[in-house]
Amino acid sequence: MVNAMKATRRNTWQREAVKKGLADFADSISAQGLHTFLGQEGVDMGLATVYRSLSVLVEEGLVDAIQSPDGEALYRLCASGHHHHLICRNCGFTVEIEAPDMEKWATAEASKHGFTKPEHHMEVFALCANCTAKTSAK
Amino acid sequence: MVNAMKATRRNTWQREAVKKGLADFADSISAQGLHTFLGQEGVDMGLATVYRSLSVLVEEGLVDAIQSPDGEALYRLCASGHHHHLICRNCGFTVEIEAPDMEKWATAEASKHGFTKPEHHMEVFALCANCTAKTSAK
DNA sequence: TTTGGTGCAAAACCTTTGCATTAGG
DNA sequence: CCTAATGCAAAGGTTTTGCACCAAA
Repeated sequence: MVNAMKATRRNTWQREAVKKGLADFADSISAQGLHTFLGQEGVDMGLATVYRSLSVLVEEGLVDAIQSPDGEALYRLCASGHHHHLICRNCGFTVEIEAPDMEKWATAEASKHGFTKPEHHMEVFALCANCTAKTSAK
Repeated sequence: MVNAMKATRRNTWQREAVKKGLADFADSISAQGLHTFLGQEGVDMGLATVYRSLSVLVEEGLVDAIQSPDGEALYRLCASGHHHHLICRNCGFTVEIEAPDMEKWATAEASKHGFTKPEHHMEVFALCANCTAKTSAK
């Protein structure tokens, strides 16, 4: 038996704070961003702990992590329905969009290649109307 | 007139080496990995130049960049058409998959919200057949 | 009491940048 | 010539880690 006894996970207010922070933010946010956000809400905890809590939450399947194009990890509670984001690559303005067939498609593609437990992370980066106007006037 | 004359792009053996390296490797590889790989093939060039060359190639649309789950950027020659990746989250085994409607969908969704120049980054992470077997036997 | 968790700061990592030098056109 | 591109090393930004102390069970 390789399985040594699994260490018991303790509940700390810090980990709760991270969960609550994510819930309050209700959108993808970076670890550092979340740390700052919590600070503004009066929750004072170490940055390392935010990282560690997020790892735990991801491991437990309560939080979803994606990589932004510039290499930061973004986290968000992966509870409510799976939606995707349309993000302005210039000003950051974000809109939620739906991809009804994506789920089915990902699952189909995955099993076609013998993969199981598919999970898709997708973001559409574009220029919002505002920034399109500004930018085209280059 | 903001538009100064566009600087001419010069051809250097370094940039060619990067292209050839990617072709030889024929799979996603990180910038650092590519630098090492080139070194082993006797091509000696600066790491910074590898990064710079990759940026240029991505900008020119010859190379595709994706973000690995652990925060590195992975590059590969983007042969023809826009494809996506199905990546085993355990062993890293990757398969190319196609999403014929994705392009249309992203564009439609974007313009529906007034966004322009959409670019979608999407990855499907799952467990390959091999790792599914191993993991389920936990 | 036991031993996960935390905070802090240092370290590890990938990537970008400043600057003098080289070399493409 | 002119100046883009390179190489090197230093700097930047995110994430991880070592260690002493604290607190959940």
